[in-house]
Amino acid sequence: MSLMNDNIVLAIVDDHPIVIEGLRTLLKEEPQISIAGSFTRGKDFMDFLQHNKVDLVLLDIMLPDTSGMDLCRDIKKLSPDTVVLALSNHTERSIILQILQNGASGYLVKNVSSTELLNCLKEALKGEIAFSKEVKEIITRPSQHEFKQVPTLTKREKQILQLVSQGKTTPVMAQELNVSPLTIETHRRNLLQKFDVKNVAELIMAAVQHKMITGF
Amino acid sequence: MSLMNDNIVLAIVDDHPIVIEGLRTLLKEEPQISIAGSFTRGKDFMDFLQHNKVDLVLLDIMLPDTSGMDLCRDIKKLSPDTVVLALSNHTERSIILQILQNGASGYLVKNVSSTELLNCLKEALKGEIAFSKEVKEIITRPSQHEFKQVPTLTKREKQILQLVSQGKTTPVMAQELNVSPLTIETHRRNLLQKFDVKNVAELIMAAVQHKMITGF
DNA sequence: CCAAAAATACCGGGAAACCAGTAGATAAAA
DNA sequence: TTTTATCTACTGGTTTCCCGGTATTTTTGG
Repeated sequence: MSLMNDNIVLAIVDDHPIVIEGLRTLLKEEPQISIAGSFTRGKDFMDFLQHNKVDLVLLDIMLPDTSGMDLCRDIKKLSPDTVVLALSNHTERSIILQILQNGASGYLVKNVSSTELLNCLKEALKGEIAFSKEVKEIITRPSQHEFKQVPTLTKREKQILQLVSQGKTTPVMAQELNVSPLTIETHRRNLLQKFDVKNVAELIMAAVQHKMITGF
Repeated sequence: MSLMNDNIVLAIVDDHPIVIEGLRTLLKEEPQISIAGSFTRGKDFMDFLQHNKVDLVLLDIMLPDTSGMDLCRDIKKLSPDTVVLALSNHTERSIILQILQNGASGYLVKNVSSTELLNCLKEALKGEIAFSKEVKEIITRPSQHEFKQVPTLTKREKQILQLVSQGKTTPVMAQELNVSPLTIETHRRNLLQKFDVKNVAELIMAAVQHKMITGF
């Protein structure tokens, strides 16, 4: 886990060049941290990670290409010892828990102060879970409907969900995806089951609430 | 307007220290630009502006204390010659137009590259309207659902919509409201018609997008 | 008061969604 | 390699949704 290493290799994945620049500047002050690279696309980082050792990643969970959630999982799969710190502006409890579920070691909202950022980095490297102040409050204040955790969907299911939200009917989807309508029906059934709902109306609502469909 | 001035006084208003740091670093390279200050709260900047001349403000329109919209208007009222460049992650057309309405000279999404940022700064100082690449596309391509205005629903229809979003079926709603299921069907039909959609999935999505059902 | 809007209700019919159970093929993980 | 997860596909059936009309009663607003 490179706990006691005095030299920590860090990477930044964020599609905002300004944020990257800011992080670089702030972290440059810390001699024990060396920045291996910064990436605006998830795929680029994964390529990098294939050939390089990275101790800690600052990961924006809202990226253009991949979902940050999936990327986080991919990172931990490829390199389990790499500590992932999620960086985002979202303050929904479900999102925070979801990213933790996917292997992140902490969650920072982007309005952290520089000192807060460094503290969290240190905590995360010690193996602890690190939250910025605001996030801690969100975590400790649970809300009603968040008891049932966010269901994990397969690739195909996500795809079907998206199409359903676009008003596509089963036969239409079957044609588009070149599979039997009966197959689509099965996926639909599984979606309803996983979300614990009875029909599309509830399904869409649940998906929207968990931000699993964008809407735009 | 300080068009031809070789020394441009710039200020940054953003509640993300990281972003501020990034902007500072990027702009430090430009000798003709001097950064008068950076502020995480709108009020602080207004106090500063009272006693100092500022040529250009980079303004995050999502601030904790004031709405960026209001702040922009306040800035232009107090110091009409100060050029305001909005900085945000929102990509909704309506938001962009709104901030321009309030006196901003341009709009940048935060994922601008450093060169793009500098170009926009220069354009804005020349008195032009400056947009980052992504924003230009949004402006020129008005999106579908913004054409058709938000449908006006009757009391009953709102009620039905709410119930539908809760997964209630026609017979269930009929019982709850003590009317014939056929009546409910008619209301449903009218809802689909008003929203110009084919089925519940689309209906819910449209309603969510127009914020006509809360979700929570 | 009277016209417009809204809420109510009906018919018939076709399409789609939902339910319960089963199961082969393949791909990924242990 | 064996297990597990995922994607695929089927049978057979019930329920609900969606579409095309039409039409009466209340409510509401000018």
